[in-house]
Amino acid sequence: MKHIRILLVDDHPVVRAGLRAMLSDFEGVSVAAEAADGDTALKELKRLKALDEAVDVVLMDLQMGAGMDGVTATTRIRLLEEAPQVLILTTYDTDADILAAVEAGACGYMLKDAPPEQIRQAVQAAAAGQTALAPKIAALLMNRVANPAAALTPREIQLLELLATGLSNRAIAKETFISEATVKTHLVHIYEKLGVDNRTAAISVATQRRIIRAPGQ
Amino acid sequence: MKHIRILLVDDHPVVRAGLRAMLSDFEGVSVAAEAADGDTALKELKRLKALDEAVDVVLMDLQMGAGMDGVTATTRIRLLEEAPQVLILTTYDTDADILAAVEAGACGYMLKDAPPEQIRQAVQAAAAGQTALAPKIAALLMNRVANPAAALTPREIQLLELLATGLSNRAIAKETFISEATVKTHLVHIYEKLGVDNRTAAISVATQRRIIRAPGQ
DNA sequence: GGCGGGATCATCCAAACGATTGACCCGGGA
DNA sequence: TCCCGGGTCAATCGTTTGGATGATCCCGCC
Repeated sequence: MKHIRILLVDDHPVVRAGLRAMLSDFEGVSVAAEAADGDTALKELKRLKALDEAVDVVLMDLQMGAGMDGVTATTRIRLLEEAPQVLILTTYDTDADILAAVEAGACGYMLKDAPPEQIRQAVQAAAAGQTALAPKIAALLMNRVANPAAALTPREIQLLELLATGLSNRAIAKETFISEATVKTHLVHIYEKLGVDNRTAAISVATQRRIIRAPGQ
Repeated sequence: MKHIRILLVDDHPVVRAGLRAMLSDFEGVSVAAEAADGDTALKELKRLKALDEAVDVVLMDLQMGAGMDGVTATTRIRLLEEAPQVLILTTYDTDADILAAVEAGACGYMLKDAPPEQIRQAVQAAAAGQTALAPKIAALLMNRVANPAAALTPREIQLLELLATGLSNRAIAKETFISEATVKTHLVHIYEKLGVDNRTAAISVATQRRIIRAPGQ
């Protein structure tokens, strides 16, 4: 079996050290380089390629403190010539994260609480160009496909975002140039789709499902 | 200098491996054991003590997937005979987390994105019984002392957190075993301190100022 | 051409919320 | 000792929100 060369991308030194230690225990795998953010990751990929030591798999965290975020980085990486596979390894298991990652061209999605053995398998699957999903993630995707009712319209998402900033119905109405009555109608639909019955709960669920960004972020 | 014995508590195998690798590079420090949750941590502490290999410092994550959470675990640990120092090492840097950890008896609070050297220093400070705060955290606390007007009480932060989960006043009252009237009183104070006039705005501002974590996170 | 879904608006009513005022208890510091 | 701040509770009142119902318009699709 071909030797697998890996690039680690995570903003936490601790996590990088952990992955390096973990991966070094596996046969046929080596960590070629590390990066703390997306920009550095791209530079490293180019540098290694120039040295004829191209990377096979990128292990990517989605949540990056500063610099380019994981989804953007994944997109950019997959646009490269002879792009390496990108395997997402993150803490969060929300729908929006996963969908965004898949859209960006990731070939797998694992959670950081996975046991080493699962991570090893995922890396090897990724290197072979196969998809690698954590069991939790697979279940979540199934559930989503089975229940598309929860899809909010763009307009509803827009109002939800304004809602999360703390605006009243009246203020939202002014902001969007519609009547307060219409705002209420939209809110009712939003509540139904999210399975809640008030605005704060809507914000909580929507944030959790990554339908909107966290308030004030 | 005395040799420092450490217990790692984190639900992510990756993070534990990282800390182990990182700490093994330091002189005078060794990882005595690991635990994935609070229960296991307590058992390990007792086991090691029985072997006369008592732990000096517990490195504790606050966010534990299952089992006893970090704050509870910290409380329990600090209640032990000849309790080890507890150093919090987590991803979150919000007031609520920090206050809870300090109340629980933690002697320090570090963030996972800290460079290895900082973690080393923190561990040694902790072992010496000194407090160890990440620069970010220290800044946050300074800001808090400098501007006490905006300082919410622990109780207020607690209600704010419940608020952010989408609970009604009545539900919050039940949850905290106080009357709805008192909940309202607290909310009025919270609104004054945050400079807002409704609950969603309070959540937005509180999230922005890192007084609470983003809803549903 | 009809049908459905999204967006718009309106009215009515009950419940929840926010503002105000006033009060009590307790613990710690001046 | 007294005072103050935090936490607790209550009553009132106006405003906001949420639920229910119904209606119009427009666009894409069968």
